[in-house]
Amino acid sequence: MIEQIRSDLLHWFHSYARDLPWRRTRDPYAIMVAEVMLQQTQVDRVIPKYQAFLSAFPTVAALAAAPTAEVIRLWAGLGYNRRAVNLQRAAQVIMEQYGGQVPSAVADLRALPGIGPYTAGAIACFAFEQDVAFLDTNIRRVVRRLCVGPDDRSTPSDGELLAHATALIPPGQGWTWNQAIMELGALICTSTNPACWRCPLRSYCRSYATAVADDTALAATMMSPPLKRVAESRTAEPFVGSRRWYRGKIVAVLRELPAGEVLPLPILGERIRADFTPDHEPWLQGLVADLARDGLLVMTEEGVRLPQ
DNA sequence: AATGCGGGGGC
DNA sequence: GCCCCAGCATT
Repeated sequence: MIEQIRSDLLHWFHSYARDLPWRRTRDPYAIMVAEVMLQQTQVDRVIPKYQAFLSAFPTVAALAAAPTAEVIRLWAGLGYNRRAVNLQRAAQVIMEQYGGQVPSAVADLRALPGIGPYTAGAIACFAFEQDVAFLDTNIRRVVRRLCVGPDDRSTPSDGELLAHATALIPPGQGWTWNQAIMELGALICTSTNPACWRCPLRSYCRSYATAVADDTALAATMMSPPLKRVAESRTAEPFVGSRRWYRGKIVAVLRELPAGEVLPLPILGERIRADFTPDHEPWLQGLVADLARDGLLVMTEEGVRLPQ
């Protein structure tokens, strides 16, 4: 059974895999850059940024030595700007502690800033071809549906899912297997409206079997979407005007400045909101202080700028 | 366990 | 308008 699952998914992958730039390299640095960019950011949006970033900072040494302002500029459009700062800090740690060579041990990778359990496993597997299991949103969903059951009937722990994911890996083929299972989650076993009708694993899938047995609206969507929306109506926080939104605006404004230029706080205030008044200055101070704590800007006597 | 953190695209 | 996305760090 497990041999069939492995064989069928690997065959499917060889036929349908997308040609993604980070699948063409084993350069650990390039893989690390890709995996950090891909944290909570879609493949299509990462691809052009990935190329540009590697052109600007081709090696660990180049990234470690670059002005942080440049790194933050190259991160534009990816979101979660702290990732850019942490990635550069990771490069600096790699220079200092590992002679510029990205470490291959999961535990060493995990200790780098901005590298969590997913990214550490992904680098170990995709750069160093280790047979290690890890969970991203795709693998988590595929393994849950395949090995546990429908989305809305149980909530397995990551530990349980990781055990399944580990058992599935064909020995010696961790790289291809993990790429394949992620690809299945991205292209077929999607969060909503999975395309079970063209899934290579449907005959092994517990979730699919349950859906067939229950005769749920299989013809339409092949699987019902998760039901958890009902529980909470979510934060309902409108993004525009939120704290996150203004943080993004501030970094965007500073990115456009010539290198080294400092922006006085009142000017910054006017540029991020048209209705800015002196009454808003404490609010702006708070945002700026938090961004400084995150390493995304520097406060000086005259105002703020990107870190150099 | 819960929050904060960007921003674009899909429906 | 809400959900989703190759998560991580902090509390």
